[in-house]
Amino acid sequence: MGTREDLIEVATRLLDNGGVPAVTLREVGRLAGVSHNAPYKHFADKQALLAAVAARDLERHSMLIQQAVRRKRSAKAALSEAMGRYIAWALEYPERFRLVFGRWTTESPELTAAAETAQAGLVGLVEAAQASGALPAGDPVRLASLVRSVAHGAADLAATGHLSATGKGHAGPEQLVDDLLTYLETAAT
Amino acid sequence: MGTREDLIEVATRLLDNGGVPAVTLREVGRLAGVSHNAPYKHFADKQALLAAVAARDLERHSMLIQQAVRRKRSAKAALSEAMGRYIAWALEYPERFRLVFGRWTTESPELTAAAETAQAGLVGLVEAAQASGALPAGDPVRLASLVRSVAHGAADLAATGHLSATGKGHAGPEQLVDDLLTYLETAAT
DNA sequence: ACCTGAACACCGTTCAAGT
DNA sequence: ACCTGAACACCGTTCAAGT
Repeated sequence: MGTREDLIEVATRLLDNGGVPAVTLREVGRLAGVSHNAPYKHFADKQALLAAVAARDLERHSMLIQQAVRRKRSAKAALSEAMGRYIAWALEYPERFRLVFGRWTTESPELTAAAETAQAGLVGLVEAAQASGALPAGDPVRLASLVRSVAHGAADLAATGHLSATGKGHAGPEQLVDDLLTYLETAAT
Repeated sequence: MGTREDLIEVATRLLDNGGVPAVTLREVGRLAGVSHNAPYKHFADKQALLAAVAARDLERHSMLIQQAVRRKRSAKAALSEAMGRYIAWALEYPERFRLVFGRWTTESPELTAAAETAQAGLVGLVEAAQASGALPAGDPVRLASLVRSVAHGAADLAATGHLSATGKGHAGPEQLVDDLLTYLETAAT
């Protein structure tokens, strides 16, 4: 129905194959059944369309993570599950992941808002885990940044093939996050 | 002298401002004082030129890290210094960093080789730190992946402005790495 | 071996015009 | 309000030709 939604959907599909260079406004218009510059009636420029794609994907995955977290009983399991979903996102849709956490020259309010909401949710999980004794005391924001950095770094390195070099020491991103959580739990006691 | 070296140098300069989209072969040729398609005599295509830029930067920073590490006395200080340089690289030249650790469709042997050398050096630092009691026992490759994931994730998030820059809980990438090393040290005893 | 100029197919963006 | 077609300046890549 909405041409605007169609454009975002088509752009996301093109992004998944081929990456950002494959998202040409002409191809987006063509696949959406409009002229090659109809997108300019809905988005200021290509960057704005990509920002809409990124914001939409970030919101969607934040919701998926929140839903999965609610099903968990322990705070530690919830935190592990949240990071696991974060990593799965990066591995399944690496181009979207790289886009969302890429370098934005033009600021997108909806993208910033979605990122802040996701960050706040993670801090809440960390606070709950601290209260249950699964994480050491200390500034929860700082601890949340540490946990997310491991998840983000491991996911990014894995998605770009810079982590999974073969050999006996090979550990997947989820394992590395769980390693961290285990070390933190021993440090908490 | 060498046109090939000039092309790499010019491309790096263009990359630092404007990112990958600003690296056009026509502008590279123009700034290097050759025709707009002379680069094709030295590189198969644009991707190959970018791979040469990335490999060169990775080798250079690996050397810088190794030099800095040799000046340190304790294994823990060396490891912290290495990760600090890694982070400084990401923050000072974010476009090069994103390029080096980006998604490569075409494989570049020299880039792969440089990455493996850097990884091996990090594992060596981790083993030394384990021997000195600063890090817990266990597979050094896996532990190195954990340390590098924090450094990589924190650096990438900071370079892209996604690491909660404001607020009391604000912690820089270096702090997060040191937080991890401290937790690991307590877990080692 | 290295470089040039013309050419082709493409792309982002703008503009005047249409309903 | 939304869309179209033509147009402009650009870009990656190829090719025939030059030294």
